[in-house]
Amino acid sequence: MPGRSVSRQTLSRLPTYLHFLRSLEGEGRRYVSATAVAEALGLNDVVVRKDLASVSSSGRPKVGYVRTELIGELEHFLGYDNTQEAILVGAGKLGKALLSYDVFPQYGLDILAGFDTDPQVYGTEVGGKKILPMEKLSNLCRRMRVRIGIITVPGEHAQEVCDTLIEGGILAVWNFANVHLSVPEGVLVQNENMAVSLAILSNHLKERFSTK
Amino acid sequence: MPGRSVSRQTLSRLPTYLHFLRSLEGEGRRYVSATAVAEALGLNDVVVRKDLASVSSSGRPKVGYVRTELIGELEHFLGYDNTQEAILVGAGKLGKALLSYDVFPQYGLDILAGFDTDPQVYGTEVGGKKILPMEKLSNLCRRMRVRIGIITVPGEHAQEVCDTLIEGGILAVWNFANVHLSVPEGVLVQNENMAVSLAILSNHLKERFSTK
DNA sequence: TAGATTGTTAATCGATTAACAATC
DNA sequence: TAGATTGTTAATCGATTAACAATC
Repeated sequence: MPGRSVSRQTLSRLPTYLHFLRSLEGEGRRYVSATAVAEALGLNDVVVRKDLASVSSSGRPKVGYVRTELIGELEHFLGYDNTQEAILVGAGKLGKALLSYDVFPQYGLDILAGFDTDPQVYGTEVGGKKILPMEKLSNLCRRMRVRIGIITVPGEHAQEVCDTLIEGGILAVWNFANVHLSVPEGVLVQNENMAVSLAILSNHLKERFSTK
Repeated sequence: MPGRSVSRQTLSRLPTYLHFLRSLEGEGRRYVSATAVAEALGLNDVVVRKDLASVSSSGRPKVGYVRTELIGELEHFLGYDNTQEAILVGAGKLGKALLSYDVFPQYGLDILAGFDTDPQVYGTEVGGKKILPMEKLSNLCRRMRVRIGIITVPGEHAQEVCDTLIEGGILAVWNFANVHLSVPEGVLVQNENMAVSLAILSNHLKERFSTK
């Protein structure tokens, strides 16, 4: 049954499965089992089996899944065949890097334009995308029915930018600023918080050295 | 008791608390309660109280925590006062953006140098950091006792780079490539996987539109 | 003292893992 | 048929939430 709900944990493993299945290209094997995927990725096989079952029902006992078919089902589930438009706010270094990150289209993401407050950068292009003044944001969002907003401004302006995005009808925010954003019910904030990753890395090292 | 173990979930919330506490600067209030923090960040207050208790024991009933004291304890726990050296491999767009990301020092991370396979970029500087040939990696790691390796190479080379890093004595890998990395026991891989974030964003939009 | 807040102990919830039946 | 694999049902584990006692 399509549209069924999938846990965040499962969701975060799916792209990894997809990538692994694609990497098997050229090995000439038609079938692949959940067990094999689990083994390769260092995961429990029941987890993988459950995850795959939530995306596909083409698995057959003793055989496994037809590799290409499963790839298709994962791509479809992840929306790679249904491109979503996005806009990006904050054309600093990180923003520019994301604007010219050429693999997003493969993941079903199309950044239409960048926005900034610095008149110096208005009209310039980064990665083939125009940088526009903030004033044009709301209008463009509504006209193009953009659903995803990417925030790459300094932390102190992130909430303000977020509010503007939501005013423009944005329903999902990809937040690269290291701040908590308050949003109305129904809007998703996905934080790409480097401070969090650093905390986990640093804690690992601390533990490593305190225990041995 | 210092050095006690903290869950990954708790760990990921700590930087957010710290950031919020700092943002209270200038409000002139000496004390802050877990309840207030929870309210501001949209979290359950018991979660916050437990998290803070794992980092500090200076909380006092009826009063809460001395704001500046708690900030200090969080900074210390997160290792912001104990800089870790790191090296980065892959001086593409993302790699360069990270090399010149000037807030890392505040988070206790110091990127010593970048590495790449392209002779064109050897010797150039990005964000004040030299780009060196891969051959020099192992040696530099060992000599400087570098513990953190940052991978910003294309997926197909990530595992290979990871192996080289580990050979150089790296204990924690910050992986920006969208691939699974196999590492020996005791080495941590922290994935900054954009494909995962995109999957979560896209799924949210899908659910939004199927339910209403 | 009364009330706010901390911190702890027990209950709930959700995800992972284990055991097992179904099937090609 | 036997064995590998799927998918389901039950058990375990860990994190969150709820209830409550301690305290300033």
